[in-house]
Amino acid sequence: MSNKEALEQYDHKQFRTPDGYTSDIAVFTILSTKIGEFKPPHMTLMLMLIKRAQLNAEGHPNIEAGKWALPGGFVQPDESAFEAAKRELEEETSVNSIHIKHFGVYDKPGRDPRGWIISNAHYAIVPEHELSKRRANDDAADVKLFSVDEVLQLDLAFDHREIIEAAIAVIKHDLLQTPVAKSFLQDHFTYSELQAVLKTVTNDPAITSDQAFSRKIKTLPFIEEVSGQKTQRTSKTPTQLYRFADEMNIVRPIYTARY
Amino acid sequence: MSNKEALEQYDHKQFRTPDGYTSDIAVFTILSTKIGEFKPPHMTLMLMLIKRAQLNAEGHPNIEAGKWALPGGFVQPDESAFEAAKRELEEETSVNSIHIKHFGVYDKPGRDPRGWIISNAHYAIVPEHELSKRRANDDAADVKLFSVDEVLQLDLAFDHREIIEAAIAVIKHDLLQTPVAKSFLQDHFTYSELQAVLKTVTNDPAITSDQAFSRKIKTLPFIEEVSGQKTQRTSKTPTQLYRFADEMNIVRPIYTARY
DNA sequence: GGAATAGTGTCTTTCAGACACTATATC
DNA sequence: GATATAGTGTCTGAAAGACACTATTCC
Repeated sequence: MSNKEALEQYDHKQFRTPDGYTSDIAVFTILSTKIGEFKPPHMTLMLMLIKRAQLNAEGHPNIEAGKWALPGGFVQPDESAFEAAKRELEEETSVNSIHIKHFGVYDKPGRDPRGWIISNAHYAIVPEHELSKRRANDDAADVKLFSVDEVLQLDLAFDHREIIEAAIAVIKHDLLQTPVAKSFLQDHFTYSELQAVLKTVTNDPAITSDQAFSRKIKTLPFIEEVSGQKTQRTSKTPTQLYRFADEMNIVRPIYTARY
Repeated sequence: MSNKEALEQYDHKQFRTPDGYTSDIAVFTILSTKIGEFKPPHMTLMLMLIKRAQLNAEGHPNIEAGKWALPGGFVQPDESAFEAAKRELEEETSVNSIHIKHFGVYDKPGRDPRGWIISNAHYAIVPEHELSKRRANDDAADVKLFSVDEVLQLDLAFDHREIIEAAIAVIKHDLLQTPVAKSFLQDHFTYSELQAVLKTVTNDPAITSDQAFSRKIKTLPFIEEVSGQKTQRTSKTPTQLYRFADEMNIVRPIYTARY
């Protein structure tokens, strides 16, 4: 076949090729501060960062040492960046099969002093309790959670400030425009738990008002009541539990919405 | 400084590096079929593809020759993929400064027989009249527009079927969820022209009904009347012209929308 | 009974959706 | 007057927003 011929002629040294391809992950979690018994939780959206070690795995001085950075690493030739993100996240936190999504590519010349290195950026959502097993790996001196408000005041490695700003914008958007909030919650949740998640990214009165939101949640087509199931974990009054419906195709064109 | 030391020790041959980094562009345009005088246009969403030549620029047999593919090419080390997309689009169609947006990365092992080649995919919107100057370049035997319905029946190169499917899904989504429709229209447009654009991707009665849509357009916060400006290009009756407002921050959370 | 969360009753206002109708031009 | 697109008048029903109120439980 002619593709074979073409391949024999092909010499990819005719182009300068990248010096590396990395997969970086903005790992978000929500820290649920228990205010007390019979109270709805207060939630804070957190981002997990690693502190780059002084020496790398080979014992040589590390690049951008001492700065905070997104976890990540080089993509192997036999995997996609998405698979690499999954793999690295599991190495880092022992969590698998959670929500991971690509949100951008960072490839500006000079973004990495080591050369022409392309970063494929993802965000991931990990339930709080799963993050307990997190650990520093070879390149990392420390692993820590920062609230999305304080994270931008840190000394950040490479162009990670830009990447993190984008990640925060994307997760804020997705939390309100898609049902990802699901990934931060248990299977069954009360209106006030969902509300607490949304309150980390909006102060829309239609969401922050208890009465309005507890009414509205009943009519949302992608959320269903768990019939007869109640809990007392957020109040003395037994409270109705809800779950996200399986299929959900929610597109209200901006041209038909109410304003 | 310690970064300098670290760099001297750094040897990026310790990782296998990609064999190439390409920027591919799904160029969309809308073909406006003039039905007749004093009639609103009928529009079709089209995608521009190139037919890969039998021989490449060096006169060697070309890879995936004869198949249809997205235009694109290798990213240079001194530019970002976004800049490469802009550059290539200008080389190809002599158009610049239009709507270009990244929508995905394609890096599955084996997607390109030439090796480990990462494709950074963009979509672009080019007004119909600007595409007149399009031309086949070195690697291309032909350049053609296909409707988004027929395009998937072609014999497509590499994994471009998958990329094109994603591009179509993204532009359909963006047309309804963002004000990109702007990019397909003149500065001033009638309700029926905007409607024609939206009808290429939806058959929502709230949009396809003339009465409903001509009423609704007046209330949209991101569209404003051009006061006193009328045109007769779509009907004998002089018709009100509209424009997209400058700033537009349209986020109706799915949790507050009507269903 | 007090306190706290979870809801409901009900009124008003707004708007989507439907249908009939009018308005403006060309031929 | 016929025709075609653009647009309004007006009714209905559904839901958003606001406010007062009730319900359930623990202490």
